[in-house]
Amino acid sequence: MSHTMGARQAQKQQSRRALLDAGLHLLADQNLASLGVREVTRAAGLSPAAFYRHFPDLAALGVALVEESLASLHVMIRSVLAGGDGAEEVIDRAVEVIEQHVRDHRPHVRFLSRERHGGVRQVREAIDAELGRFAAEVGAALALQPASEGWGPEDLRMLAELYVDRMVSTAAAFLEALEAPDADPEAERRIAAAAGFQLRLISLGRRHWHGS
Amino acid sequence: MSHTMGARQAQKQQSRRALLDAGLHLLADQNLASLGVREVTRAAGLSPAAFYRHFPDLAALGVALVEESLASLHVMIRSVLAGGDGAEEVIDRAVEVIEQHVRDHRPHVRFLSRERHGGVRQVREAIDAELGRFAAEVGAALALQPASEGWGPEDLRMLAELYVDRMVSTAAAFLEALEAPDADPEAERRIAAAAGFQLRLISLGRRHWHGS
DNA sequence: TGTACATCAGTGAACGCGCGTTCACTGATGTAC
DNA sequence: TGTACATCAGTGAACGCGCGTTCACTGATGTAC
Repeated sequence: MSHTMGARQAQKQQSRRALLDAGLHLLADQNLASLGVREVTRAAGLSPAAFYRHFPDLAALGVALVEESLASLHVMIRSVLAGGDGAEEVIDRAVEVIEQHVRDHRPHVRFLSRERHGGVRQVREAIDAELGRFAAEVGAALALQPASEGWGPEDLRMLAELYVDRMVSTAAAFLEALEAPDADPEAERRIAAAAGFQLRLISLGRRHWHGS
Repeated sequence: MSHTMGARQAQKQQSRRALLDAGLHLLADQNLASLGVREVTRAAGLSPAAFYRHFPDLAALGVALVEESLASLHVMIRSVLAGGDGAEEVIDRAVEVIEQHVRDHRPHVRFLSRERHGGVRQVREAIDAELGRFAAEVGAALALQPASEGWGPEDLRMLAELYVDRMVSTAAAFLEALEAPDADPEAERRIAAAAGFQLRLISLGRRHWHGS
Protein backbone atom coordinates (compact mmCIF):
# COMPACT_ATOMS: atom_id res chain seq x y z
CA MET A 1 0.00 0.00 0.00
CA SER A 2 2.70 2.45 0.93
CA HIS A 3 5.27 1.69 -1.73
CA THR A 4 3.00 2.61 -4.58
CA MET A 5 2.63 6.19 -3.60
CA GLY A 6 2.01 9.14 -5.84
CA ALA A 7 4.29 12.15 -5.78
CA ARG A 8 1.65 13.98 -3.74
CA GLN A 9 1.57 11.33 -1.03
CA ALA A 10 5.34 11.09 -1.00
CA GLN A 11 5.68 14.83 -0.46
CA LYS A 12 3.10 14.76 2.30
CA GLN A 13 4.98 11.96 4.06
CA GLN A 14 8.13 14.01 3.79
CA SER A 15 6.50 16.98 5.50
CA ARG A 16 5.11 14.72 8.19
CA ARG A 17 8.58 13.32 8.75
CA ALA A 18 9.96 16.84 9.00
CA LEU A 19 7.37 17.70 11.66
CA LEU A 20 8.10 14.56 13.68
CA ASP A 21 11.86 15.10 13.44
CA ALA A 22 11.58 18.75 14.38
CA GLY A 23 9.35 17.86 17.32
CA LEU A 24 11.68 15.15 18.57
CA HIS A 25 14.61 17.51 18.28
CA LEU A 26 12.89 20.31 20.15
CA LEU A 27 11.78 17.89 22.86
CA ALA A 28 15.40 17.41 23.82
CA ASP A 29 15.10 20.53 25.95
CA GLN A 30 11.45 20.75 26.89
CA ASN A 31 8.21 18.91 27.57
CA LEU A 32 5.62 18.09 24.99
CA ALA A 33 3.18 20.23 26.99
CA SER A 34 5.29 23.33 26.50
CA LEU A 35 6.00 22.74 22.81
CA GLY A 36 4.33 25.13 20.35
CA VAL A 37 2.77 24.59 16.93
CA ARG A 38 4.63 27.55 15.48
CA GLU A 39 7.85 26.35 17.05
CA VAL A 40 7.58 22.94 15.41
CA THR A 41 6.56 24.23 11.97
CA ARG A 42 9.34 26.82 12.07
CA ALA A 43 11.91 24.11 12.80
CA ALA A 44 10.41 21.91 10.09
CA GLY A 45 10.49 24.69 7.49
CA LEU A 46 6.72 24.87 7.02
CA SER A 47 4.11 27.53 7.59
CA PRO A 48 2.17 27.28 10.87
CA ALA A 49 -1.06 26.39 9.12
CA ALA A 50 0.56 23.39 7.43
CA PHE A 51 0.72 21.63 10.78
CA TYR A 52 -3.04 21.04 10.72
CA ARG A 53 -2.82 19.09 7.46
CA HIS A 54 -1.02 16.39 9.46
CA PHE A 55 -2.14 16.49 13.08
CA PRO A 56 -5.17 17.95 14.88
CA ASP A 57 -2.93 19.10 17.74
CA LEU A 58 0.42 18.51 19.41
CA ALA A 59 -0.87 15.64 21.53
CA ALA A 60 -1.48 13.71 18.30
CA LEU A 61 2.09 14.37 17.21
CA GLY A 62 3.17 13.07 20.60
CA VAL A 63 1.21 9.86 20.18
CA ALA A 64 2.80 9.36 16.76
CA LEU A 65 6.22 9.75 18.37
CA VAL A 66 5.31 7.16 21.01
CA GLU A 67 4.51 4.66 18.29
CA GLU A 68 7.80 5.28 16.54
CA SER A 69 9.80 5.11 19.72
CA LEU A 70 8.31 1.87 20.90
CA ALA A 71 8.57 0.11 17.57
CA SER A 72 12.33 0.19 17.92
CA LEU A 73 12.05 -0.91 21.56
CA HIS A 74 10.18 -4.06 20.56
CA VAL A 75 13.01 -5.03 18.28
CA MET A 76 15.41 -4.52 21.15
CA ILE A 77 13.52 -6.68 23.61
CA ARG A 78 13.28 -9.55 21.18
CA SER A 79 16.98 -9.50 20.55
CA VAL A 80 17.52 -9.86 24.28
CA LEU A 81 15.10 -12.73 24.72
CA ALA A 82 16.13 -14.60 21.60
CA GLY A 83 19.42 -15.78 23.08
CA GLY A 84 20.53 -18.83 25.04
CA ASP A 85 18.71 -19.76 28.21
CA GLY A 86 21.71 -19.27 30.46
CA ALA A 87 20.63 -16.56 32.87
CA GLU A 88 24.10 -15.05 33.08
CA GLU A 89 24.48 -14.60 29.34
CA VAL A 90 20.95 -13.24 28.96
CA ILE A 91 21.61 -10.67 31.66
CA ASP A 92 24.90 -9.51 30.24
CA ARG A 93 23.44 -9.28 26.78
CA ALA A 94 20.41 -7.40 28.08
CA VAL A 95 22.56 -4.73 29.70
CA GLU A 96 24.68 -4.35 26.57
CA VAL A 97 21.67 -4.17 24.30
CA ILE A 98 20.00 -1.56 26.49
CA GLU A 99 23.11 0.59 26.51
CA GLN A 100 23.46 0.34 22.75
CA HIS A 101 19.80 1.08 22.23
CA VAL A 102 20.02 4.26 24.27
CA ARG A 103 23.03 5.33 22.19
CA ASP A 104 21.31 4.61 18.89
CA HIS A 105 17.91 6.08 19.74
CA ARG A 106 18.73 8.74 22.25
CA PRO A 107 16.03 11.25 21.29
CA HIS A 108 13.32 8.59 21.32
CA VAL A 109 14.42 7.21 24.67
CA ARG A 110 14.56 10.69 26.14
CA PHE A 111 11.12 11.43 24.82
CA LEU A 112 9.66 8.26 26.36
CA SER A 113 11.38 8.80 29.67
CA ARG A 114 10.22 12.40 29.88
CA GLU A 115 6.64 11.90 28.76
CA ARG A 116 5.98 8.63 30.56
CA HIS A 117 4.80 10.63 33.55
CA GLY A 118 4.42 13.91 31.68
CA GLY A 119 1.56 16.34 31.41
CA VAL A 120 -0.22 14.97 28.32
CA ARG A 121 -2.67 12.24 29.18
CA GLN A 122 -3.02 10.71 25.71
CA VAL A 123 0.72 10.27 25.49
CA ARG A 124 1.06 8.84 29.00
CA GLU A 125 -1.63 6.31 28.24
CA ALA A 126 -0.07 5.32 24.92
CA ILE A 127 3.28 4.69 26.62
CA ASP A 128 1.76 2.74 29.49
CA ALA A 129 -0.28 0.55 27.20
CA GLU A 130 2.79 -0.27 25.17
CA LEU A 131 4.92 -1.04 28.22
CA GLY A 132 2.17 -3.37 29.38
CA ARG A 133 2.45 -5.19 26.07
CA PHE A 134 6.18 -5.53 26.65
CA ALA A 135 5.64 -7.04 30.04
CA ALA A 136 3.26 -9.55 28.48
CA GLU A 137 5.84 -10.40 25.84
CA VAL A 138 8.55 -10.88 28.44
CA GLY A 139 6.16 -12.93 30.60
CA ALA A 140 5.40 -15.24 27.69
CA ALA A 141 9.10 -15.75 27.08
CA LEU A 142 9.73 -16.46 30.76
CA ALA A 143 6.92 -19.01 30.80
CA LEU A 144 8.82 -21.12 28.27
CA GLN A 145 11.88 -21.41 30.49
CA PRO A 146 12.29 -24.50 32.70
CA ALA A 147 12.87 -22.24 35.72
CA SER A 148 9.22 -21.23 35.50
CA GLU A 149 7.88 -24.65 36.36
CA GLY A 150 5.19 -24.37 38.99
CA TRP A 151 4.81 -20.60 38.54
CA GLY A 152 1.31 -19.22 38.13
CA PRO A 153 0.56 -16.71 35.37
CA GLU A 154 0.11 -13.84 37.86
CA ASP A 155 3.51 -14.51 39.40
CA LEU A 156 5.13 -14.61 35.97
CA ARG A 157 3.43 -11.37 35.11
CA MET A 158 4.74 -9.66 38.24
CA LEU A 159 8.20 -11.00 37.55
CA ALA A 160 8.04 -9.75 33.98
CA GLU A 161 6.94 -6.32 35.22
CA LEU A 162 9.87 -6.24 37.57
CA TYR A 163 12.27 -7.00 34.72
CA VAL A 164 10.70 -4.44 32.38
CA ASP A 165 10.75 -1.78 35.04
CA ARG A 166 14.39 -2.49 35.72
CA MET A 167 15.19 -2.17 32.01
CA VAL A 168 13.37 1.14 31.81
CA SER A 169 15.20 2.45 34.87
CA THR A 170 18.50 1.27 33.47
CA ALA A 171 17.82 2.96 30.15
CA ALA A 172 16.94 6.19 31.95
CA ALA A 173 20.17 5.99 33.94
CA PHE A 174 22.27 5.45 30.79
CA LEU A 175 20.50 8.36 29.16
CA GLU A 176 21.30 10.64 32.06
CA ALA A 177 24.92 9.63 31.95
CA LEU A 178 25.08 10.40 28.22
CA GLU A 179 23.41 13.78 28.68
CA ALA A 180 25.67 14.87 31.52
CA PRO A 181 27.78 17.89 30.52
CA ASP A 182 31.04 16.02 31.24
CA ALA A 183 30.68 12.69 29.45
CA ASP A 184 32.10 10.24 31.94
CA PRO A 185 32.67 6.67 30.69
CA GLU A 186 33.15 5.58 34.29
CA ALA A 187 29.55 6.53 35.08
CA GLU A 188 28.31 4.27 32.30
CA ARG A 189 30.42 1.41 33.57
CA ARG A 190 28.92 1.82 37.05
CA ILE A 191 25.40 1.84 35.67
CA ALA A 192 26.09 -1.32 33.70
CA ALA A 193 27.55 -2.98 36.78
CA ALA A 194 24.59 -1.99 38.95
CA ALA A 195 22.11 -3.15 36.32
CA GLY A 196 23.85 -6.52 35.97
CA PHE A 197 24.03 -6.96 39.72
CA GLN A 198 20.38 -6.09 40.23
CA LEU A 199 19.16 -8.38 37.45
CA ARG A 200 21.28 -11.21 38.82
CA LEU A 201 19.84 -10.67 42.28
CA ILE A 202 16.32 -10.86 40.91
CA SER A 203 17.07 -13.97 38.89
CA LEU A 204 18.64 -15.55 42.01
CA GLY A 205 15.51 -14.77 44.00
CA ARG A 206 13.45 -16.32 41.25
CA ARG A 207 15.38 -19.58 41.38
CA HIS A 208 14.88 -19.87 45.13
CA TRP A 209 11.24 -18.90 45.10
CA HIS A 210 8.94 -21.62 46.36
CA GLY A 211 5.30 -20.79 45.75
CA SER A 212 3.53 -17.59 46.69
CA MET B 1 14.78 32.10 64.19
CA SER B 2 11.53 31.51 62.45
CA HIS B 3 9.14 31.54 65.37
CA THR B 4 10.00 35.08 66.36
CA MET B 5 8.74 36.62 63.19
CA GLY B 6 7.35 40.08 62.74
CA ALA B 7 3.95 40.60 61.18
CA ARG B 8 5.68 41.58 57.95
CA GLN B 9 7.63 38.32 57.74
CA ALA B 10 4.58 36.31 58.68
CA GLN B 11 2.53 37.89 55.90
CA LYS B 12 5.33 37.29 53.43
CA GLN B 13 5.48 33.64 54.42
CA GLN B 14 1.77 33.41 53.92
CA SER B 15 2.02 34.75 50.37
CA ARG B 16 4.87 32.37 49.64
CA ARG B 17 2.76 29.51 50.91
CA ALA B 18 -0.11 30.64 48.69
CA LEU B 19 2.20 30.63 45.66
CA LEU B 20 3.55 27.16 46.46
CA ASP B 21 0.07 25.76 47.07
CA ALA B 22 -1.30 27.32 43.92
CA GLY B 23 1.64 25.97 41.93
CA LEU B 24 1.28 22.47 43.32
CA HIS B 25 -2.43 22.54 42.61
CA LEU B 26 -1.97 23.69 39.03
CA LEU B 27 0.72 21.08 38.46
CA ALA B 28 -1.89 18.38 38.85
CA ASP B 29 -2.72 18.85 35.19
CA GLN B 30 0.45 20.14 33.60
CA ASN B 31 4.23 20.25 33.65
CA LEU B 32 6.27 22.80 35.49
CA ALA B 33 7.70 23.86 32.14
CA SER B 34 4.29 24.90 30.87
CA LEU B 35 3.20 26.69 34.04
CA GLY B 36 2.91 30.48 33.86
CA VAL B 37 3.78 33.22 36.34
CA ARG B 38 0.44 34.93 35.80
CA GLU B 39 -1.35 31.61 36.16
CA VAL B 40 0.21 30.95 39.56
CA THR B 41 -0.30 34.45 40.94
CA ARG B 42 -3.88 34.47 39.72
CA ALA B 43 -4.57 31.21 41.56
CA ALA B 44 -2.78 32.51 44.65
CA GLY B 45 -4.77 35.76 44.67
CA LEU B 46 -1.78 38.02 44.10
CA SER B 47 -0.77 40.43 41.37
CA PRO B 48 1.67 39.06 38.76
CA ALA B 49 4.47 41.33 39.92
CA ALA B 50 4.24 39.99 43.48
CA PHE B 51 5.69 36.68 42.28
CA TYR B 52 9.12 38.24 41.90
CA ARG B 53 9.22 39.21 45.57
CA HIS B 54 9.47 35.49 46.32
CA PHE B 55 11.13 33.68 43.42
CA PRO B 56 13.32 34.80 40.52
CA ASP B 57 11.47 32.43 38.19
CA LEU B 58 9.29 29.33 38.10
CA ALA B 59 12.23 26.95 38.22
CA ALA B 60 13.02 28.31 41.68
CA LEU B 61 9.46 27.67 42.78
CA GLY B 62 9.89 24.13 41.45
CA VAL B 63 13.04 23.58 43.48
CA ALA B 64 11.24 24.81 46.60
CA LEU B 65 8.49 22.27 45.92
CA VAL B 66 11.09 19.52 45.57
CA GLU B 67 12.44 20.33 49.01
CA GLU B 68 8.98 20.23 50.54
CA SER B 69 8.04 17.02 48.79
CA LEU B 70 11.14 15.15 49.81
CA ALA B 71 11.09 16.27 53.41
CA SER B 72 7.94 14.25 53.89
CA LEU B 73 9.46 11.33 52.01
CA HIS B 74 12.37 11.17 54.41
CA VAL B 75 9.99 10.79 57.29
CA MET B 76 8.30 7.97 55.44
CA ILE B 77 11.48 6.04 54.72
CA ARG B 78 12.58 6.20 58.34
CA SER B 79 9.29 4.84 59.52
CA VAL B 80 9.79 1.86 57.23
CA LEU B 81 13.34 1.16 58.32
CA ALA B 82 12.72 1.72 62.02
CA GLY B 83 10.81 -1.54 62.45
CA GLY B 84 11.79 -5.08 63.34
CA ASP B 85 14.43 -6.89 61.35
CA GLY B 86 12.13 -9.56 60.03
CA ALA B 87 12.23 -9.17 56.25
CA GLU B 88 8.60 -10.15 55.83
CA GLU B 89 7.27 -7.56 58.26
CA VAL B 90 9.51 -4.83 56.89
CA ILE B 91 8.28 -5.52 53.39
CA ASP B 92 4.61 -5.54 54.31
CA ARG B 93 5.01 -2.37 56.32
CA ALA B 94 6.93 -0.71 53.48
CA VAL B 95 4.14 -1.36 51.01
CA GLU B 96 1.50 -0.08 53.42
CA VAL B 97 3.48 3.02 54.27
CA ILE B 98 4.08 3.81 50.62
CA GLU B 99 0.39 3.47 49.82
CA GLN B 100 -0.57 5.68 52.74
CA HIS B 101 2.06 8.22 51.84
CA VAL B 102 0.75 8.52 48.31
CA ARG B 103 -2.75 9.04 49.69
CA ASP B 104 -1.64 11.69 52.16
CA HIS B 105 0.69 13.61 49.85
CA ARG B 106 -0.78 13.00 46.47
CA PRO B 107 0.08 16.34 44.89
CA HIS B 108 3.67 16.18 46.08
CA VAL B 109 4.13 12.62 44.85
CA ARG B 110 2.61 13.50 41.52
CA PHE B 111 4.88 16.49 41.21
CA LEU B 112 7.99 14.41 41.93
CA SER B 113 6.96 11.66 39.58
CA ARG B 114 6.22 14.09 36.78
CA GLU B 115 9.26 16.32 37.16
CA ARG B 116 11.81 13.62 37.93
CA HIS B 117 12.45 13.31 34.21
CA GLY B 118 10.76 16.57 33.25
CA GLY B 119 11.92 19.53 31.21
CA VAL B 120 13.45 21.70 33.95
CA ARG B 121 17.04 20.79 34.64
CA GLN B 122 17.36 22.44 38.07
CA VAL B 123 14.37 20.49 39.32
CA ARG B 124 15.53 17.20 37.84
CA GLU B 125 18.88 17.62 39.50
CA ALA B 126 17.35 18.50 42.86
CA ILE B 127 15.20 15.38 42.78
CA ASP B 128 18.04 13.10 41.73
CA ALA B 129 20.36 14.43 44.39
CA GLU B 130 17.74 13.83 47.04
CA LEU B 131 16.94 10.32 45.83
CA GLY B 132 20.66 9.58 45.98
CA ARG B 133 20.63 10.64 49.63
CA PHE B 134 17.76 8.25 50.23
CA ALA B 135 19.67 5.39 48.73
CA ALA B 136 22.59 6.21 51.03
CA GLU B 137 20.26 6.24 54.00
CA VAL B 138 18.74 2.91 53.04
CA GLY B 139 22.20 1.49 52.39
CA ALA B 140 23.37 2.52 55.85
CA ALA B 141 20.37 0.84 57.41
CA LEU B 142 20.96 -2.35 55.41
CA ALA B 143 24.59 -2.42 56.49
CA LEU B 144 23.48 -2.83 60.11
CA GLN B 145 21.50 -5.98 59.36
CA PRO B 146 23.12 -9.39 59.94
CA ALA B 147 22.15 -10.43 56.40
CA SER B 148 24.72 -7.94 55.10
CA GLU B 149 27.73 -9.77 56.50
CA GLY B 150 30.40 -10.07 53.87
CA TRP B 151 28.79 -7.47 51.59
CA GLY B 152 30.98 -4.71 50.24
CA PRO B 153 29.81 -1.09 50.35
CA GLU B 154 29.30 -0.93 46.58
CA ASP B 155 27.08 -4.00 46.65
CA LEU B 156 25.06 -2.56 49.49
CA ARG B 157 24.72 0.66 47.58
CA MET B 158 23.44 -1.12 44.46
CA LEU B 159 21.00 -3.10 46.59
CA ALA B 160 19.78 0.09 48.26
CA GLU B 161 19.29 1.71 44.84
CA LEU B 162 17.27 -1.28 43.73
CA TYR B 163 15.01 -0.96 46.78
CA VAL B 164 14.60 2.81 46.40
CA ASP B 165 13.82 2.48 42.72
CA ARG B 166 11.23 -0.15 43.49
CA MET B 167 9.61 2.12 46.07
CA VAL B 168 9.49 4.99 43.61
CA SER B 169 7.93 2.77 40.95
CA THR B 170 5.41 1.45 43.43
CA ALA B 171 4.47 4.94 44.52
CA ALA B 172 4.02 5.96 40.89
CA ALA B 173 1.80 2.94 40.29
CA PHE B 174 -0.38 3.72 43.33
CA LEU B 175 -0.65 7.30 42.15
CA GLU B 176 -1.82 6.23 38.73
CA ALA B 177 -4.43 3.97 40.27
CA LEU B 178 -5.71 6.82 42.42
CA GLU B 179 -5.86 9.21 39.48
CA ALA B 180 -7.73 6.81 37.22
CA PRO B 181 -11.19 8.12 36.34
CA ASP B 182 -12.89 5.02 37.76
CA ALA B 183 -11.33 4.54 41.19
CA ASP B 184 -10.79 0.80 41.36
CA PRO B 185 -9.80 -0.64 44.76
CA GLU B 186 -8.91 -3.89 43.04
CA ALA B 187 -6.17 -2.13 41.09
CA GLU B 188 -4.60 -0.91 44.32
CA ARG B 189 -4.71 -4.39 45.77
CA ARG B 190 -2.91 -5.76 42.72
CA ILE B 191 -0.23 -3.09 42.94
CA ALA B 192 0.32 -3.86 46.62
CA ALA B 193 0.55 -7.57 45.84
CA ALA B 194 3.03 -7.03 43.02
CA ALA B 195 5.15 -4.70 45.13
CA GLY B 196 5.25 -7.18 48.01
CA PHE B 197 6.09 -10.05 45.67
CA GLN B 198 8.85 -8.11 43.97
CA LEU B 199 10.42 -6.91 47.20
CA ARG B 200 10.31 -10.45 48.57
CA LEU B 201 11.98 -11.77 45.45
CA ILE B 202 14.77 -9.25 45.82
CA SER B 203 15.24 -10.01 49.48
CA LEU B 204 15.33 -13.72 48.67
CA GLY B 205 18.00 -13.09 46.08
CA ARG B 206 19.93 -11.11 48.62
CA ARG B 207 19.93 -13.96 51.13
CA HIS B 208 21.27 -16.38 48.54
CA TRP B 209 23.88 -14.06 47.15
CA HIS B 210 27.44 -15.30 47.58
CA GLY B 211 29.99 -12.65 46.67
CA SER B 212 30.13 -10.64 43.51
C1' DT C 1 -1.58 11.53 -26.10
C1' DG C 2 -4.22 15.66 -24.78
C1' DT C 3 -7.58 18.23 -22.40
C1' DA C 4 -10.65 19.77 -18.76
C1' DC C 5 -11.74 19.42 -14.19
C1' DA C 6 -10.99 17.87 -9.16
C1' DT C 7 -8.13 17.40 -5.30
C1' DC C 8 -5.63 19.03 -1.56
C1' DA C 9 -0.77 20.18 0.71
C1' DG C 10 1.02 24.24 1.70
C1' DT C 11 0.74 29.61 1.97
C1' DG C 12 0.57 34.13 4.06
C1' DA C 13 -2.17 37.44 6.20
C1' DA C 14 -5.14 38.36 9.83
C1' DC C 15 -7.51 38.10 14.45
C1' DG C 16 -7.70 38.65 19.26
C1' DC C 17 -5.37 37.14 23.43
C1' DG C 18 -2.55 36.18 27.36
C1' DC C 19 2.10 36.14 28.28
C1' DG C 20 6.65 37.78 31.21
C1' DT C 21 8.65 41.54 32.93
C1' DT C 22 9.42 46.59 34.33
C1' DC C 23 8.17 50.51 36.80
C1' DA C 24 6.91 54.14 39.88
C1' DC C 25 3.69 53.87 43.48
C1' DT C 26 1.40 53.03 48.20
C1' DG C 27 0.75 52.07 52.68
C1' DA C 28 1.40 48.96 56.51
C1' DT C 29 5.17 47.41 59.41
C1' DG C 30 9.62 48.15 61.63
C1' DT C 31 13.19 51.00 63.91
C1' DA C 32 15.85 54.74 66.11
C1' DC C 33 15.64 58.15 69.25
C1' DT D 1 4.96 56.51 74.92
C1' DG D 2 5.37 59.32 70.72
C1' DT D 3 7.39 60.85 66.56
C1' DA D 4 9.97 60.88 62.26
C1' DC D 5 12.02 58.21 58.95
C1' DA D 6 13.24 53.65 56.53
C1' DT D 7 11.88 49.41 54.69
C1' DC D 8 9.72 46.57 51.47
C1' DA D 9 5.55 43.28 50.12
C1' DG D 10 2.21 44.01 47.11
C1' DT D 11 -0.17 46.97 43.28
C1' DG D 12 -1.85 48.21 38.75
C1' DA D 13 -0.74 49.98 34.46
C1' DA D 14 2.05 49.55 30.59
C1' DC D 15 5.16 47.49 26.95
C1' DG D 16 6.03 44.70 23.09
C1' DC D 17 5.74 39.91 21.64
C1' DG D 18 4.66 35.37 20.07
C1' DC D 19 1.00 32.42 20.40
C1' DG D 20 -3.02 29.10 18.18
C1' DT D 21 -6.23 29.04 14.86
C1' DT D 22 -9.07 30.55 10.66
C1' DC D 23 -9.44 31.74 6.03
C1' DA D 24 -9.51 32.33 1.12
C1' DC D 25 -5.92 31.39 -1.93
C1' DT D 26 -2.55 28.95 -5.24
C1' DG D 27 -0.57 25.77 -7.98
C1' DA D 28 1.25 21.17 -8.51
C1' DT D 29 -0.51 16.50 -8.78
C1' DG D 30 -4.13 13.21 -9.92
C1' DT D 31 -8.06 11.54 -12.72
C1' DA D 32 -11.67 10.85 -16.22
C1' DC D 33 -12.54 10.77 -20.78
